[in-house]
Amino acid sequence: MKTESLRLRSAPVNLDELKTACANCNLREICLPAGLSEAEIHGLDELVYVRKKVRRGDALYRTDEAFDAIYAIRSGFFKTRVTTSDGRDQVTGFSMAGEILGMDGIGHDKHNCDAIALEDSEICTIPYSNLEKIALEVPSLQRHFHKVMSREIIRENGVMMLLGVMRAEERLAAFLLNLSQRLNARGYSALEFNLRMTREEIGSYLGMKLETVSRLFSKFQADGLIEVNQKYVGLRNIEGLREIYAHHTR
Amino acid sequence: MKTESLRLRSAPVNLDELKTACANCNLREICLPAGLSEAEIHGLDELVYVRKKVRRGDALYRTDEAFDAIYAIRSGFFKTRVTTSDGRDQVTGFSMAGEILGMDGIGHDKHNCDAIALEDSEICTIPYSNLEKIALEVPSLQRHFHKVMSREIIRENGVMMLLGVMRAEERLAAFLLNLSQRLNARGYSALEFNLRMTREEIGSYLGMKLETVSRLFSKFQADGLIEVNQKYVGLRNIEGLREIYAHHTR
DNA sequence: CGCTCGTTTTGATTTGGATCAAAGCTTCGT
DNA sequence: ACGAAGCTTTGATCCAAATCAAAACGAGCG
Repeated sequence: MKTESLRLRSAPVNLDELKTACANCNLREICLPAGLSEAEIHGLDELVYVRKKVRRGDALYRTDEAFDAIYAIRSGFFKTRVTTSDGRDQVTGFSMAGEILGMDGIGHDKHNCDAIALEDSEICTIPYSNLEKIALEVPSLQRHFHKVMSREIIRENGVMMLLGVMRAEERLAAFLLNLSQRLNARGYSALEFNLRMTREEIGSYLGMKLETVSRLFSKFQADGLIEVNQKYVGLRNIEGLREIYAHHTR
Repeated sequence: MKTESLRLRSAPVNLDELKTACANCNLREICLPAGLSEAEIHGLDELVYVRKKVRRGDALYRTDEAFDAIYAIRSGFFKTRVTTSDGRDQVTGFSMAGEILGMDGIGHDKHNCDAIALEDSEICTIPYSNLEKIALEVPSLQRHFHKVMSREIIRENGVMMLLGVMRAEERLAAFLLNLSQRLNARGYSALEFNLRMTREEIGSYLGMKLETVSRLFSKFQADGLIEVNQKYVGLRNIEGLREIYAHHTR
């Protein structure tokens, strides 16, 4: 299957490709179609008309680019980041298969952050105008889309909490537990994984310097909580991490 | 007009009250109806069926309460906050007239934060089921609601930036400039205002301690940037505040 | 295969903001 | 009008994480 050939195609839609869109996608339980009926998912299929690859290091979209679509990650891993006028940047999230990117663009018809692939990735483009149209016809899709946006608000509330009140140790424990849980939901091991991001990116997300991330990894390892080796992380004492996260230790 | 008598009323809707809902509301330019046509606003009116007062210190809603409506602030001032398992809390935002509260509830059908009135306030209740229904009939309302949610995501991105990369001074300057700009958009002075929140609440929002907030207010005053006296704040050098915000000084 | 550049680790030192402490203001209830 | 409780300010001290520094490691490439 040559996905590349699809890249710039618009109507008429390629039917073979569409078959593999939502209805047959193994991510449908955690992606936009979650909770929709078979028939409704076929409705959704109509709007996902371009699959695209994004190479590691490339941007899916950038700040101030015109907004016209949201994206579902089919495979791969992304970071999103915002940048200050003087060049410092803040990683606002890491996204993996089944998650939705680009909702920041709706508010002002242009994107408000950069979405950068941290590994070669594949995404489904969902033109916003199609989504709007189909949401009018499929109320459960409208509702589900609202849920997806609301959950992004909730997630960001959680990050504000991390950054505002937690100590560096607690933040890193929270980060590891969250990553583990999301990987697990996708059928990967909850206990062992390879990080896709650098210490600097983790640090940016968690509001600390890369040296602090590195030191805390070493400390967690010394305490028997995890095993780390470069990108490899193995969780050895989840309960211990939870205690740090919940601030039972200090 | 006895608004109190409306509190627990449901259908049939009181027509006199409805007249004063969106179509005649002086907030319609900055509230949910912004950008809708006259006819569309009358559609919106149908769904705002309860006006309610919230006394200073009382909650409009609390974490884990069942979600069934979003709220437009008609007058007054709110904070939203999330709380950790061990009781520390993080103020996630301050909201004023024309702004929408409660979108955090959609994601999991229950609220994810507390919304507390910082002064006696009046809100318009917009039952979510009505909003969903009318959004299906009024596409521009659907689109506008998406924008409101997206802008909340954008706002939170900005707060993550504040908390993640900025120094205490920059955060406080950003806070003052943002407050000034929003008050100004509502017809109040951009240069003088009375804070509705305590130093502790500002500190919680900005990820610093109340003593730090107080010290920085004093420092800004000593530097001729502002004049502060308890809740009163006068901005004396907006450009100077912008420079601090943009990190041109250090 | 070996070089280069980016990433990670670890150590030494500094510092912005937290914490601890105490006094001065304000507001509110009786 | 008074007293109490809650804010705010300011000072002294401390500490978690930043910064500065340097070596070790690893992946990608000619």
